[in-house]
Amino acid sequence: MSLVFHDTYKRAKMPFEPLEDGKVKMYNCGPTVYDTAHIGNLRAYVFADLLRRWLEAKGYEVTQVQNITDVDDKTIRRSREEGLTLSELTERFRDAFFSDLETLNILPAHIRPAATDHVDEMVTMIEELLKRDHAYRAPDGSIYFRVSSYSEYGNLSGKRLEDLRVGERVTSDEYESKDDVRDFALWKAWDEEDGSVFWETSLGKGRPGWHIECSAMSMKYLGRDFDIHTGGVDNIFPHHENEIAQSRCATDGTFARYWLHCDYLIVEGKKMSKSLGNFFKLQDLIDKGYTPREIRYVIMGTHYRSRLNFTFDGLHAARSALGRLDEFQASWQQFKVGDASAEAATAIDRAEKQFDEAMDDDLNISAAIAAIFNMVREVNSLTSQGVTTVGDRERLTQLWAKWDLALGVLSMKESSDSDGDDGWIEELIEERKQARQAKNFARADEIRDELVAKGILLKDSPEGTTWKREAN
RNA sequence: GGCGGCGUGGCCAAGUGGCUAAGGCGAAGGUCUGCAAAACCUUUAUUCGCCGGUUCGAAUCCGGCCGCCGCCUCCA
Repeated sequence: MSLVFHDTYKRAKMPFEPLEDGKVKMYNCGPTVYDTAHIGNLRAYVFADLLRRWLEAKGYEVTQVQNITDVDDKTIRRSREEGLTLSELTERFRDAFFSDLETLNILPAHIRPAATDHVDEMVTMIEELLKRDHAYRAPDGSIYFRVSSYSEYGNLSGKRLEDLRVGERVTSDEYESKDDVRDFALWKAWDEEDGSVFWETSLGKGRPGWHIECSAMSMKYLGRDFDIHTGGVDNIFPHHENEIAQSRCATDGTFARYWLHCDYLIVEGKKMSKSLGNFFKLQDLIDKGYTPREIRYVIMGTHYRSRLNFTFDGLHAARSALGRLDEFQASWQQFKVGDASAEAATAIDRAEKQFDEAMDDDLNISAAIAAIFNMVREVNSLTSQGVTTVGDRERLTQLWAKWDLALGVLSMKESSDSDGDDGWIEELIEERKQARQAKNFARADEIRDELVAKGILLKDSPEGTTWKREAN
C-alpha cells in the first residue's frame, strides 16, 4: 500500500516519493493579513494540517513552512484607512490568525516567515531573473517577469498563453508600461498610494510583487527543490503558475514537486457572502454555540478536493457523531478483566487497515472516518455481548491515540462550554435523586423538565446521573 | 469565447467496470428505564440528473441533452 496524492500539475494521482528518504518538505501558501480569516480561508489550513499530520503518522519527518503575506495592495490600503502603520495592522491580524489556528487544533508550521522579513532574498532573486533576461524594467521603474520567456507557462493551470484573454478587469492604465499584459510584477516601484511603505534596494525604491515572496521564502527554507506546495484552488492561477515560472527561470530547478490544492467552501449551498448573511468567521460560529471541535470536524469531513458545503445541519450532525465517538471511548471503562479477544482484535485490525488505506489514497477522509464508525459499531456490539476485555481496551487506546494524532479531533477539547457557574445544575440533580429515591416521580420529572427547558440533558445510569448541554 | 469541475437515499457524503452502492446525521422499530432521556442494537437507495451506446457486466467508459458551479491577473 502506498501513499498517493493528486498532483494538480500532472492532473492525476501520483505515488508520493519525497526527495529525501523519510523527510518531507512542504510549503503552504499562507494568508494575507489584512482582516480576520473567515471559515473559507481556514479550510486551507485545516487541510494543510491534516496533510502534515498524516505524513507524520506515516513516519515522515516533516518540515512545514507557512508564510504570512504582510505587504500588498490590501494591507497597505487597509492600514491607511485605519490610520495604522503597516506592521501595526498586519501584526494584529497575524496574531488573530495564529489564534484561530490554535483554536482549531491546527499544529503551528515549523517556520512561519513574513514577507517583509525576506525582501533581501526577493531582491536577490529578481536580480537573477534580470540577469537571465527573464525580467525587465518598465518605464515606470517596476520590474516584470517576461511570461513569453518561459515556454512552459500555463502548464499548471492548463491555460495556453494564446488563450489568456485580456479581460475588462485589466485596465489599460495600470498595465500600459508592461510589454505584454500577461507579464506580472516582481517589483513595484513606489508610488503615492504606498505612502510610507517602501524599501530602498538595489532595484530602487519600492516593494515586492506578490508572487515573488513565496518563491523566495519556500526555497530559502526548503531548498531549491522541495516536495509539496499547497494552497486553495484560486491560487492555481495566477499565483502558483507565476511562482513556478519565476522559480524555475531563476534557478533551473524543479521547484515544488507535488502541487495540492483544496477547493472552496460554500455555506448552505451558496457562495459565502456578506449580503446573503452566510459569511462566517470562526468566532461567529463559536458565538452561536458551536465548538471549535465541531467546526473542525465539519471542515475536515469533506474530501479536500471537493467543494465543502458548510451547513448548520452539518454542525449538528458533527455534534451527534462526536458524541457517539466520545461515548464509545467512555464505554471502554466497562470492559471486563481478561486478555484481548479474537473477535475484537479482528474488528480493530480491519479498521486500522481500512483507515490507513483510505488516508493513503489522497487523504480519503470519508472512507477513513467510515472505518472508525464501522469499528465502533462492531466493538459496541461485542461489548453488549460481554465479549470485550481490558486487553481489547489496551489495543483500542493505542489505535485511538494514533487516529487522534492523525485527525486532531478525537480528543480535542470542547471549549466555550461551561463558562459560568454550573453549581445550580448539580443541586437540582441532587434534589431529583432524593425525590426518585422517595419514589416522588412527579417532582423528579418536574426537575428534569425544568432542566430540559434550559437545554440541559440528563443521563441516568447505575453510576449516577450526568448531564450535558443540548445542541442549540 | 477558452479551460475545468459537479449532479449518489430526507440532509451531508464515499465509491469511478463485477462480491450485498461505505459512513455520518435524521427517521422508524427494539433493548434498557418508574416513565423518559441518553446509550446501544436493527431497519432505512433493485438504485446512482435524463436519453442512447460500448460491454458477458456500468453509478463507474463513450456520445447527446438538462441542471448547477469554478477559473481566465493578485481571491484560501
